[in-house]
Amino acid sequence: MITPTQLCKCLGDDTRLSLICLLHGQGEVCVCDLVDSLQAPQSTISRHLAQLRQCELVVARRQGTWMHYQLNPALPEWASAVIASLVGPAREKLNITLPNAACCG
Amino acid sequence: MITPTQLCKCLGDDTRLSLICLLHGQGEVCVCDLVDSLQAPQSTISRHLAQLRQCELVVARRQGTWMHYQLNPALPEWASAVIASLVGPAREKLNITLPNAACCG
DNA sequence: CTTTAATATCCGTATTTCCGAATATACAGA
DNA sequence: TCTGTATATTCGGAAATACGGATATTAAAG
Repeated sequence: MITPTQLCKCLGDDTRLSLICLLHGQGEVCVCDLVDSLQAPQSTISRHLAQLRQCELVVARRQGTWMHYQLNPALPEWASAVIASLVGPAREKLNITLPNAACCG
Repeated sequence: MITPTQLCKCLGDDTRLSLICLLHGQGEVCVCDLVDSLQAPQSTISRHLAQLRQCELVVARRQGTWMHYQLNPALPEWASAVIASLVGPAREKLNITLPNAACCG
């Protein structure tokens, strides 16, 4: 179970916070769309996604070669509350535009 | 003005999160009580307090040789909300016991 | 079984962060 | 002005983190 300090550490990085913003309220999103949205090297995105998985902030589902990520729906309440409070201002600050399912149906 | 990423970075450290927990809902607390509560070297506490001040998460007031810290009462709403969501579980996890004004009236 | 596409992991390097002893500063009282 | 107390800052080194190119893995398609 994630601790408050761990949660903050996870969210205390522009790339990871951006990923959380992209996933929040979105159901599943494909990795290619995340890479596309953030314009960062694929290995960077993948590494940060792995970290978010490790903390159980997100869960992944494989569909063929694609991976679909979403926020872990079983997050503790306090963690969901933290994320919910952050997403608005973070989207503004980090200039997050939601992906429109470019690569996979 | 603090950004979401900066806030999370600030809170993503056991010492700093503990300090925030000690201050939350407490009005002013003297540095000596904070050092006492956390049983860490004074320079460590002071350094982290400086960082929290720099991000404007806390404000300080000098009274003679003593410094009194409190949460910045003018935090943006989203930041207050994040902190409010964290304090409960953080207190539990970090075993924070509130100081009872040991050193200064 | 080979190729191709999507994603993950590895690895060396660069950067950041944390630590605590030592030192500096600010103030009150004698 | 000198002394002691409270707090802040400095500094060098250790540890953690981030980066991205190269490579590995997984799976679908031919």
